[in-house]
Amino acid sequence: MIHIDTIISHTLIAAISDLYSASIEPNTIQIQETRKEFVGDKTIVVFPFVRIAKKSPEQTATEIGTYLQNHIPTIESFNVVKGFLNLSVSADYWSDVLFDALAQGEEYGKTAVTNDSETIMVEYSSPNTNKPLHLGHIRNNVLGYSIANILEANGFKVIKANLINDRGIHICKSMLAWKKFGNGETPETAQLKGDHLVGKYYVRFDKEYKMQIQNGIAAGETEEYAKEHAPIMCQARELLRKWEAGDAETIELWNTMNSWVYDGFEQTYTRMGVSFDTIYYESQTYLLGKQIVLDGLTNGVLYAKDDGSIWADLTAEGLDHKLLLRPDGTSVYMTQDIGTAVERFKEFGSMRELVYVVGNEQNYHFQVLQLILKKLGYSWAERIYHMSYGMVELPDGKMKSREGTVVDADDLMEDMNKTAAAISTELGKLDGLTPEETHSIHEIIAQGALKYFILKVEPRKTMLFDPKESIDFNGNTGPFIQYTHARICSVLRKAEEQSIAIPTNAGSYVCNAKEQEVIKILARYKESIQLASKEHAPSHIANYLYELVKSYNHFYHECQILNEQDTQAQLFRLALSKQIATVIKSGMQLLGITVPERM
RNA sequence: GGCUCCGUAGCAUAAUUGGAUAGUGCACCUGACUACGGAUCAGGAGGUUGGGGGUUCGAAUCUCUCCGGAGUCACCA
Repeated sequence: MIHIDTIISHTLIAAISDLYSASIEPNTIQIQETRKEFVGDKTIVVFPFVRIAKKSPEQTATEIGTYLQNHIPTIESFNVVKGFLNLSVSADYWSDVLFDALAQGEEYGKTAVTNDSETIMVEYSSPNTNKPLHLGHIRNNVLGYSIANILEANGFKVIKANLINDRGIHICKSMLAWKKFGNGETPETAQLKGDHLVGKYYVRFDKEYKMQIQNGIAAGETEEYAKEHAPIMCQARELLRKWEAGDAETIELWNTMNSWVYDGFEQTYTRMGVSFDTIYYESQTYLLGKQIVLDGLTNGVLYAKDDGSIWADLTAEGLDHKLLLRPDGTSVYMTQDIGTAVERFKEFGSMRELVYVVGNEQNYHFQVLQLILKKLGYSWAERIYHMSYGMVELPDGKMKSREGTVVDADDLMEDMNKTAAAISTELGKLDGLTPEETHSIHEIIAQGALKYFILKVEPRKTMLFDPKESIDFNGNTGPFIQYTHARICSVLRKAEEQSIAIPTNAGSYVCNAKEQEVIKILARYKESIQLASKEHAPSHIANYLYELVKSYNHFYHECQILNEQDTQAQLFRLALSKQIATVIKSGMQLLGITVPERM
């Protein structure tokens, strides 16, 4: 069916033409939802047209309103407040919206992916392999997974990629500490998840390192010297050199410890419900980009210093000089990122976008990356997008791994589960289910609370996480939305028991104001997906769902469904309830959140 | 110091991208259940949108300038 906004928009252009003999650009038309305190459904802002009409805003609005009412059957009436033209749409239109949506089911609001769809790669998660995941990674994973779903719902082919940083000095630190202090410990013997075990030795390294620095300073060294020459740090560097030289024993240990970490990550990812289509390893990509840089030097885009190092001069763009190859010819992180970006666009030629879900501490890095790619002449440089998100802070400040103030991802998920179980048990709604079913529902609620809490905030913003108070189960929360879904399911189950079939049209029923309110929000689902997609912000979906659910709950409280004596009304409300449940499920799925049928 | 981002009620957040009297949740008061599921609903109180100037019919939104916070300016990733 044709969207009412489209009809209004077209008719408005005709109106301006007929009334004032002028043509207007479609983008000057502003159609918005009429605010609650005024009568009407749709509002046109007429200020942009008063100059054309050469009349007062009120008079212009009245003339346009009259025209629209005469030309659009579904517009029943209008009123004018200052420069705002409020249009009232007929109940039939809203009924049509509902049943049109119902017919589309779970596809409602989404744009189908076809063979012709453009491809977008979303890189997210990208962990280091020297320590377990924490709350900051949860924000990354949840955002990345969600935006991938949202882009897909908006009609793009999406490739979810994970670039695992499996090499470098950090993993050598863990390896070295394990060799020195580990006594052959394994995840099995230690009864510890692999990533936590490796993390334990990373911490152990740091402890030893700090001690050696103190010793050095006590022996009269400067702090800088002590840091640089601490024996354990020198050994770690030596281990990295061995790794780069392909030393068999080192490689073997590296493989072993990384595999422990992957087992651990796998469990965490599974519990979080995130997944990837492709996994890259830095050990296989870190040499990429070198040739491109050398070519850039030949072309004169880059320059070399006397010591042989190669640089990009970005001062003309207001930035700094950036090193791309060290004097010894080895790469830095930026070099590799240039190389992988080039590879990816080579592999998926017509990619519309390459999205990097990475924290805002790397804003500068991505700015530089894009600029260098542009200078190197890659036309697609414009299409890399840094989906930058803010840090997660705790009530007493930033999370610092060294100070032990990080919130561990596995611990947090377990805590959330316990909280959900405690609340659920108290309410006793799950009595009669098997322990497995009960546990599964607790987990759904726990995950829903955590993910929604993170996703409802705009990604760019720094967010505060209060372990004690922040994760609510009331108000604007995941469980609140899940609850509404479960409640509707309960009603639908009862309807089915009574053999009441969901209708496919409204019959002669004219829907009331409460029902229309809900349908109006239902009608905005698609634009909510589009906005979230365009702005790379799942928060729009979260806030949309909250609004939808609030409105439905209001309706639910005001109107009887199964107990309604008027059969027409009963059927209509069942259809409405069913579609709202569908959109809740569909929208939550975009956030990576599952919804239970009871809770 | 340079660049980037943020600042909305005690706390946490929204505002259809320049539109109407800035919404909402927690917490705090007051109401609604022998229940189509109360993890709900209705009402109350709480704001100079960090301060000040500018742009215009109209600014939380754009601009300038201060103030406060974060990040970054590595031959780390």
